[in-house]
Amino acid sequence: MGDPVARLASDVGALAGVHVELERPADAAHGDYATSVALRLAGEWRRQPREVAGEIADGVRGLDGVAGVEVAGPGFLNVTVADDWLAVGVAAILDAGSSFGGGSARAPERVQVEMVSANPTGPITVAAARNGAYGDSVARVLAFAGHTVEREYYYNDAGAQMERFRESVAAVRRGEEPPEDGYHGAYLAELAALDGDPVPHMLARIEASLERFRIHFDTWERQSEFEAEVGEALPLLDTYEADGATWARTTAYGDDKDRVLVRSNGEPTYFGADAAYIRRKLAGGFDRLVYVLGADHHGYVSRLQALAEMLGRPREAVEVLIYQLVHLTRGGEATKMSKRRGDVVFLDDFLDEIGVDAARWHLVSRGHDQAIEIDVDLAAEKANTNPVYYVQYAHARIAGILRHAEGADPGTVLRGDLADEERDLVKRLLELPEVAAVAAERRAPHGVPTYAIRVADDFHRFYHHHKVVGSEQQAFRLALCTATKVVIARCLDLIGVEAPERM
RNA sequence: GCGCCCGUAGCUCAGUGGACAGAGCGGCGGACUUCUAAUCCGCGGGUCGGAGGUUCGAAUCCUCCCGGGCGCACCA
Repeated sequence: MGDPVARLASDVGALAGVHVELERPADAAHGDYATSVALRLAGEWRRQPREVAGEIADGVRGLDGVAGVEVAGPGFLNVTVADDWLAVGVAAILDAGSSFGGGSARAPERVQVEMVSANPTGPITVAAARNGAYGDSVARVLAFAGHTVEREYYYNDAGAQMERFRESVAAVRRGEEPPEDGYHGAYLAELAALDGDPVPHMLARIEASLERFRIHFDTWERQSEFEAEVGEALPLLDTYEADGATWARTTAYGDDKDRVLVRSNGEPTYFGADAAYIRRKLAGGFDRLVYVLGADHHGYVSRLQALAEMLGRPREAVEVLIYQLVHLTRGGEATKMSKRRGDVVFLDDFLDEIGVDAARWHLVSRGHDQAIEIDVDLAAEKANTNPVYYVQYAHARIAGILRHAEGADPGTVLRGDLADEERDLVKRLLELPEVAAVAAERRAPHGVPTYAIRVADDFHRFYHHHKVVGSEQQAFRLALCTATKVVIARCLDLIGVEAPERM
């Protein structure tokens, strides 16, 4: 088993007879790991918590690698592990290498993550970039947990908005101003200079921006293709005719009103295309369809899940991840964004300003339920104090140490006691499996950068206090550095940030 | 009116039942004959929006209230 902490927890759990989770106490006086299992068990067993804790403690004392056990406070069980146990933990990280902390999924699924999916009427904006930064990190975290993940971009290539877009480009080509309700902005002139339908050109540009942002899509799907399949999907759904239109009875599946699939003029609605789209995705063998949508789309959740149910799947087969919106300010003043007016901040400009690493870190390091505010004027300035550099610097420092060691062998046999800074760092590294598992289960990748800061913090402190190359503990410290490098590189990869060898 | 999300340090935010609530930034003061000072150490700073409730224990769960964001189309 590649997770020493999980193994210890399960050993303690076997003694207690229930599932046990170990946490790391904030106060060093409370040992290396602690559990409140006795407090929870006391009521069930109808006995005093401390008595229950004492009984479990007797068993824990005999476990391999446990150096001490204490019953504290109302009935906490505080466990101190031996230095050797920690050394074995470092060995476990080195053995697992880049797979350390992965594979937490109990039942691996085939998952499709559909994200960004902005209509190709203009370049990718910073607002859409949050969708991508979040969605791509969710995809990475799911893949690391053991799921098979595909990323898809679904775009509208027909309909009123797209016609307005095409007309705007056509107007510029004729040397006229785009229509009042059309699209404006410098990028229109660039598209007008190219031949043919501007939509494929716009898409190519969008793809290039997203690749630069380190998001790669496996598939690109067009809405018009599914509009043609609505007729095939209708018989599979719960529908009825009213006012000349075809409706889906979504209220029978948890929605607050029924939805039109085919308009009275015979044209399918956007929702109608969605139905055909979901049908094909589910038929294509996906166990789970993840949609990454902004908070302004939260009303869609129940209707999309209603479609899943009509198609004979559990509603959880369609999982909609809602993230709160990005608010842009300029010198403290809110700026309303509208692609049509051309009053937006494009991802490429943002990346020119602060770089891909700082941008990804900034957009994914807050909880997705939290609205983000970005002051465009301060963004570049703030980029210098972005914690991403703190974490990357730790990685580069380790690379420097390893270069300096010139290939000396690492080892996990100890020559003396571990220092506090070494113990703290090892325990921190051993948290990765839990951090990665939680990020995947909750679809909450922001826990990863938070954890990465802690790792860098513990490493920088260790570095400051202890010499690696030439020390008594050189072999172990080289192993510890290598393990730390593996963990930091993994964290950064999970959020699409590079791990530099030098800075 | 109905629905979803959010109110934690001066600012930006972690913390989805456990031991005195944390980090980064900003402020003040220290540390480079050294494997990278993009670092480290110290100081200051909080009625966890408010009121009830559940619990041995609540920032965390429930109810109500206040404040903010978003949404309620035969638009996409």
